[in-house]
Amino acid sequence: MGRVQRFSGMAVTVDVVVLTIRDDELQVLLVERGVEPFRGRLALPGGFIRAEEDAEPAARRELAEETALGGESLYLEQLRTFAAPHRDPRGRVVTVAYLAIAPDLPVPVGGTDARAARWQPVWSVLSRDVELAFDHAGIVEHGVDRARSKLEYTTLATAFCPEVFTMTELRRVYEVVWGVSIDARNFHRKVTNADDFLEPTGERRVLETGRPAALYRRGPARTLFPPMLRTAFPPVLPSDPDS
Amino acid sequence: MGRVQRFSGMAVTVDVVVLTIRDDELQVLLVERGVEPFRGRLALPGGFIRAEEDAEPAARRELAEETALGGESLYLEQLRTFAAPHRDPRGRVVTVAYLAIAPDLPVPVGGTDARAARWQPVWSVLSRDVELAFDHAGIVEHGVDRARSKLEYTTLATAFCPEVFTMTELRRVYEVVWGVSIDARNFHRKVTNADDFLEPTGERRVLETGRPAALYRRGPARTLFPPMLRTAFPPVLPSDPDS
DNA sequence: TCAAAAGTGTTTAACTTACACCCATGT
DNA sequence: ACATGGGTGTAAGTTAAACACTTTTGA
Repeated sequence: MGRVQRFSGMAVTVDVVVLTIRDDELQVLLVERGVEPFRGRLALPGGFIRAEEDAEPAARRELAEETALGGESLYLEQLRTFAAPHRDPRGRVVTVAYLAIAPDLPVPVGGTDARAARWQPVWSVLSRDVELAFDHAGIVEHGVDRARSKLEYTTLATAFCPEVFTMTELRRVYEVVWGVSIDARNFHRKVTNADDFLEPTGERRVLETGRPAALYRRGPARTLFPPMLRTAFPPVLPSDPDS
Repeated sequence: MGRVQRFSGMAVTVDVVVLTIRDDELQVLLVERGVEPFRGRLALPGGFIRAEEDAEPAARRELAEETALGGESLYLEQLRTFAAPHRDPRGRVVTVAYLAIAPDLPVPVGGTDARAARWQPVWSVLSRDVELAFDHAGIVEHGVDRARSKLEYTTLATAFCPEVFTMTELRRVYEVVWGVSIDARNFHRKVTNADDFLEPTGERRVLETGRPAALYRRGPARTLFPPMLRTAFPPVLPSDPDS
């Protein structure tokens, strides 16, 4: 019984689509490549899986190394594997893509590694205004699609929020990720009625103006029932400053 | 710039969870392993991805080779990648798992290959009454979960049906996969109201008894709106013959 | 004429939507 | 006082569940 590698030795990497909401926009975390191929081009954080390492720990390790983003609190799920034969010019590289969701961070994430990590609005990637290395633009598309559809049936939206958050912050997640406008009053009722979605902390947050907002924490539920269907909300049209 | 393989040469395989409904049970297609390790044990159909081959074509090829199941009509989607370091005793093998859905076939599928392919009720695998090779039991669990949840929001149910089918056949898919009982009359209205889910063929099928049933074909819709929520249906309790 | 399966209509309850209205804070 | 955002109440419209009832076949 010989070693397995003689059948089909391939390099296996992980790549992570980290999404967050910054400046009322859905943004993705990218790193500038320091080596060929695609040196200087933006790419998803990621790298090779080690010999004794499972894929998810590899994704967390690469994220921590390249972007100083981490902790068990970071939401991470497997997205899809990309295995097209020539997706990497160096040879046969199969990548296991992950989706991570992070709250808006107080400071811009900086890599401990030499490479600079930066947030980029997803529209600039999806429109191909910003060209990514390899097939990473397609991977970002998959990640955004996944996040958009998971908001409907799961409690994923809370992963975009810090540990405690207001109803409005949660609502903005849906509005920004879907590009829709949602009635704040009905939204409030809907999510407070959904079992175990949110836990009231009892605290309130006082803003510059207006009534203080109650603060909530994620509840134990992972699925959202009843679901929040996208189809129920009107899309926000891009505003025309000349009209 | 050296060859990529020196970073992390791993074997990459595909494994396919093929589900169908036979004898009013959800069943999975398994093959008996002809070689070590796990010789004689049941396993998912699958095998190594070739050097110039993408993952999905590899899944279709292995399925055709081992189970004589194929055609572009077969529903196939990527499920998840399993990459635990010691999931295969031969060494480092990463597998990309696929989910396929097949209609109940007129004849039992036989492999053109020497290995015998057979259908096995999924409960026997999920309960571990039947022990599979490698981590394949866990992969089957993932496949069944995926199929169950996709019935809710997509038109996947039609993939379990032949090209033309009756309303009752479609309803049985939901009942068997979810283990619930569904009111035939409300189901009929619900699916006929959903846009592009079904196309009436105009034909009718006469059974042994009862009114002839209208025949339908899959419509172009891939998502189901409004969704068919599992929570709306009462579970079927296992019947007790002594009561 | 009966049994069995297909399909329609109707009642009632639940939920959603839109929006009037009240609340609590800073200025 | 008033502007601003937070939150509740409610009426109208929509959808879905339960089930009575009709249709169409074979025996």
